[in-house]
Amino acid sequence: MQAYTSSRISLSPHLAQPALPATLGSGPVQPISFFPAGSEIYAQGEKAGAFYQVEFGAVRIYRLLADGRRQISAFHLAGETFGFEAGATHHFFAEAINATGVRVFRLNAGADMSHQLLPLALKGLTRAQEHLLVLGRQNAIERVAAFLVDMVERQGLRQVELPMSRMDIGDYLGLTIETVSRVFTRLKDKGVIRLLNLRSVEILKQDVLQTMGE
Amino acid sequence: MQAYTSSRISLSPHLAQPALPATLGSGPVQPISFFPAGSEIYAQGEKAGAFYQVEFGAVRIYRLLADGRRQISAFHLAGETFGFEAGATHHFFAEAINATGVRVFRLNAGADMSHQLLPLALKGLTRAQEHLLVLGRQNAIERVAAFLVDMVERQGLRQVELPMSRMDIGDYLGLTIETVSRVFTRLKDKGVIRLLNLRSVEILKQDVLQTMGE
DNA sequence: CGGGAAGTTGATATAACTCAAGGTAGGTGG
DNA sequence: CCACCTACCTTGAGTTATATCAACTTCCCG
Repeated sequence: MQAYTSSRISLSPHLAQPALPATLGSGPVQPISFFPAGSEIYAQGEKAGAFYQVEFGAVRIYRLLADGRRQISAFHLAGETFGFEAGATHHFFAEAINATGVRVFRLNAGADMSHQLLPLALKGLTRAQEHLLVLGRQNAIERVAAFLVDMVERQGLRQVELPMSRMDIGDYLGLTIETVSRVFTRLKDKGVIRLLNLRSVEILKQDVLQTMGE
Repeated sequence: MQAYTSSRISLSPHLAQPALPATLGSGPVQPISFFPAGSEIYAQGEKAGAFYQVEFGAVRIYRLLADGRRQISAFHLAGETFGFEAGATHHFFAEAINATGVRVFRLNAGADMSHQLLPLALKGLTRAQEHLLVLGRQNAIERVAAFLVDMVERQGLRQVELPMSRMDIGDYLGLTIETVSRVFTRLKDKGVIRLLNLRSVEILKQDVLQTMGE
């Protein structure tokens, strides 16, 4: 994990997400570690023992099969936390999708942070289980719809920024990039979304999307 | 949640799984609630506020889509715990697969159980994320192999008891019952497994299964 | 022993994948 | 500042794994 650590990088002024609960922010303020696009934050098998809060940018959490197939289990945007795991080692990889700043909170052996971490773990658990429904039982258009609705809800705007590539979206939804691309085109032709550019989608009919995604 | 509560039902003598950490077993012993096959333990939307330990039998946790499609996110066997959730209401259904006994631990507002619950939540999170890889990126035979390997590891025996139907297995793996059935046949023909009866599988080549399942 | 649910097997349909070619856009260096 | 270059994305044609529909079989359980 090679990070460019700096406590002097200025905070992104357009942090959309709420800050951590006050209890986590107390004490000395954590410095921000900077990760360039595509760089690794931690790897499967590495020693765990910290958790992370995204200050700006975006992070993907994933696993690999022996032959290179990849499943992204989660994306984390500004304001969100990740990295706490069962046991002493990481079961997943975490990578910066693009230039990303992260606050690292080390779990020192003494302090008991379970009270703060439990709600975060439970929220992650619910998220993962809801994602299971999408991957197990929904078709391509429903998967993309569910993904877009999720992004709208997390960003709180009708114009959604997608920090990740089509490949990332495919690996998150269990689809190929071609299928993701075709579904975007179909949604565009139906007038449900508008593609401002490759990484920016305007949601025109959120109700339709919502219905598709469940 | 209509349970036949009884503190007098004798514990199943063949509990394969380890008991809860001592800290959870301290204090007055919880009575066992009995649920007949197919009965509901809790429903989506119900008030949460307890967690559950399986004493005997098996439980399925699932969600439904509007049109009835079902995704089982987890099975819980004797010794395992479930039911803790983010927020005040359940996001999932829990049902007894067959005659099942459960200890219910109510979370009284005063006591802070986060220390005990965090490891359980994290384990569940890891499990769910690993299941995401199976549903997102593995084919039918790999999914069934992963499922069987998981059952072998949880039961600790080469002869695996499957308390659930083919339908349950399908809804857990994101497959139809026909596909599950065909894969069982293929594995049988390859000499990887032997079907003692519908609910009992002998694992003949665990290494082969293991390799398939990842 | 009979009946019904659960499971298996077969034939066909289809959604998504694969392979391939072309297009677009963003970034770099001349 | 423009043109090129390369990544990324889109679109098309053909293939394939799994779903669907249907018939048959087996296993329990009463």
